[in-house]
Amino acid sequence: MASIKDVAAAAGVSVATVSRVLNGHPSVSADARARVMGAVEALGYRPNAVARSLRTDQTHTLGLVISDVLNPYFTELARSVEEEARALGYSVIIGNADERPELQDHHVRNLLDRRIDGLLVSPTDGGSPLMLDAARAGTPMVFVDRWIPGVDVPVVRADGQAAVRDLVAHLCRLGHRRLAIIAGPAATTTGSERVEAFRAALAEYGLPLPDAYIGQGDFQAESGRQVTEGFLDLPEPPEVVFAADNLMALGALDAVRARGLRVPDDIALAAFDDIPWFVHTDPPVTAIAQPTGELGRAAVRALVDRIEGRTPRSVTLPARLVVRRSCGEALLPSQTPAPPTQSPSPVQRSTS
Amino acid sequence: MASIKDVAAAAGVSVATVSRVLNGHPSVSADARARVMGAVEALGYRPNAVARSLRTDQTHTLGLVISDVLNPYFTELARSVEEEARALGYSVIIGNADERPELQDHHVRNLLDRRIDGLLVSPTDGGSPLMLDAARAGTPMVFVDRWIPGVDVPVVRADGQAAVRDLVAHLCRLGHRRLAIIAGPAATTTGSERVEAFRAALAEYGLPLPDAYIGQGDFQAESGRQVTEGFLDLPEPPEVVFAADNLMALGALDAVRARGLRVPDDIALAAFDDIPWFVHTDPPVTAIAQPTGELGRAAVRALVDRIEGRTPRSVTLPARLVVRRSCGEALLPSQTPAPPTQSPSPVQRSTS
DNA sequence: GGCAGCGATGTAATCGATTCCATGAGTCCA
DNA sequence: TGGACTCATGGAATCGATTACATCGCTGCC
Repeated sequence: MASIKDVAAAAGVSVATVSRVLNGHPSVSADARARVMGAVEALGYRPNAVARSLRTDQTHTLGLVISDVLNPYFTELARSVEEEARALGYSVIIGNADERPELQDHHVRNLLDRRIDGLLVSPTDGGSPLMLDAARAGTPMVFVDRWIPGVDVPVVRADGQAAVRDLVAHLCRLGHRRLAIIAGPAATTTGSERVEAFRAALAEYGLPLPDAYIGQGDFQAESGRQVTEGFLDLPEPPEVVFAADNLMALGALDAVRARGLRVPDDIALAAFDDIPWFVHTDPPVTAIAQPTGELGRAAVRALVDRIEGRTPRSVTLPARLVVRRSCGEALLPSQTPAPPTQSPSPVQRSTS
Repeated sequence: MASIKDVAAAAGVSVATVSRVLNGHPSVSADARARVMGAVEALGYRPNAVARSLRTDQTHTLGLVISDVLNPYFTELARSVEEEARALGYSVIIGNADERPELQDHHVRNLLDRRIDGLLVSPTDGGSPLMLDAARAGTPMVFVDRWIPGVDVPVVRADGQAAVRDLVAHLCRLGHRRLAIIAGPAATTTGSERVEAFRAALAEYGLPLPDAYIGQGDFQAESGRQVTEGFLDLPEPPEVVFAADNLMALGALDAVRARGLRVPDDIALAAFDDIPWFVHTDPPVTAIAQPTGELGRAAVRALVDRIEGRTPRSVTLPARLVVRRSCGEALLPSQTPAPPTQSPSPVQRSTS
């Protein structure tokens, strides 16, 4: 592959001049510029990004570590991240943690070794020392979707509290009283927050959330299946199962179907994270939709702000309830009931 | 960030010795080794992959350019690719082409600039000059899923011919006679091959494939919707729609539902590419399943063989029909009818 | 005892860029 | 005419590793 030296030789100038032409430095004669461009063209020269990065100490690359690529939510997030990054002149390297902390660390280490300019993470657990060290050492970092409390890193996420309250209102209106949840790992913020939001909303309606109705999942389909089977084996099974992500909802659907039961007649189902397939499942699934694309874009903007010396802002956007048929009689979205104590919260933006 | 010089200074040795310790070179004294390891630990030193790559001219990185991250098929492919690559000591950078040739070229150029060791591509079109040049220039390359004819690059893909024949047999047995297909872009091999396989299978059953029953899609959901609407507007609409990928099937489902029609009673539906959600759609969708994980792993092995100086082999694996309810009465998979002229083809492996 | 051979180590070149500094040519004005 | 200044350019240092080569001290054998 042709290097800058070959170009310099072909153009009859020094490598310094070639570099100046390539980087748009002003003081280069029109003649030299033309000869260099000609040589570049003739040789099909492309600058070696590795060498450039070594010298400038910048890679123009962002690392994105997500919890699970097979989850359409994260896939959509990754897509919007790449899109916004590209618009800002960065490329993105994705690491898939598969919800496994050691795999997450593997990718973080790999990305750090490659000297990426900044790191976007949706942490799989409550705090790998590696990540905390990196944050403390000054690696530009932004948490997206999930975060680790007590670390001074901007967070870009959706607030599902209002939407969960809307969901519970919807369920109550349909006459359901025994509501269960398939939770995510307690070590993740989304894992614990969604349970808390659910519990708080139930309390507003005077409903309990017994321990037996809190199933421990891991955000993967298989755990949704197992937890749901446990629910169905209970002497008094719940009337509704709320899955804290879309894959566990898929698992729940599997479990219900395997018993020959039907949704929503025998048991109702709702999920956190709306995805295109939920429109076409049997029945269409009522879900809480996050503004995924906007989340990804905001996270990139925050990270690039941090990298380029501006002050990054934490961003919280609201999620919203999308009512379909999986909890009972269909309601038009506009008929979504308002929660009893507060009106739906407006878009929230907070600065950290 | 600490560099090798800092480690050398802290350990009281030269950088050469540090490098030898780090690379497991045999002739280093136990004492020096211990002092270096101590310094590495104390400083939290990690070798700079950028500098290392510049010197050794290897990045231990594979580029993967896929057509669409939002398509679960490619997502699964990407996951298996990363997994196998990791097992072989490589990492993977994914570029998402979104079915747009210019975006594909952007990613190929970016990956080449980063001096990745090899490229795995599922081409969005029939031949970007950039990619052809790279192949000719000797960049290790392997095509996966889709390929470009006439280029000397190994291909790892699934052969759907037998499965398409099985599908047509299944449809005939159910009494369907007017079969239509939503094709992918003709510039892609999977786009044209699937139509040809379908046409050939229909011919075996003495059925025509009129032009009006060939809809031109682009592998995205929206095109599936539009093509299906066109089919439904026909004076004599087809009895079956076969979508050449899962996203166009989703769009077809949308179109059918929007008209208030039902699958399979009003119109039957089948798709190429099986995905977990097809089990839970209304109705469950009959699909042709590719051995996606195995495809990804085989592609990585071929590419790494090429990179490491061994001779890579092209691989073709069979796809298989998975019968569900979207075409009519449910059949058990074991009842899948055999095609009239040939028995189902065995696993095929060919060497290029 | 002397020399070959080997193990451990350091010096310095190298990869392909960017960029500081020096130099030389040309312009302008006193 | 000469000094100050600008502009275009090249030489060389630099980033952080790897590695060829040189060196030095030992051991062992003839």
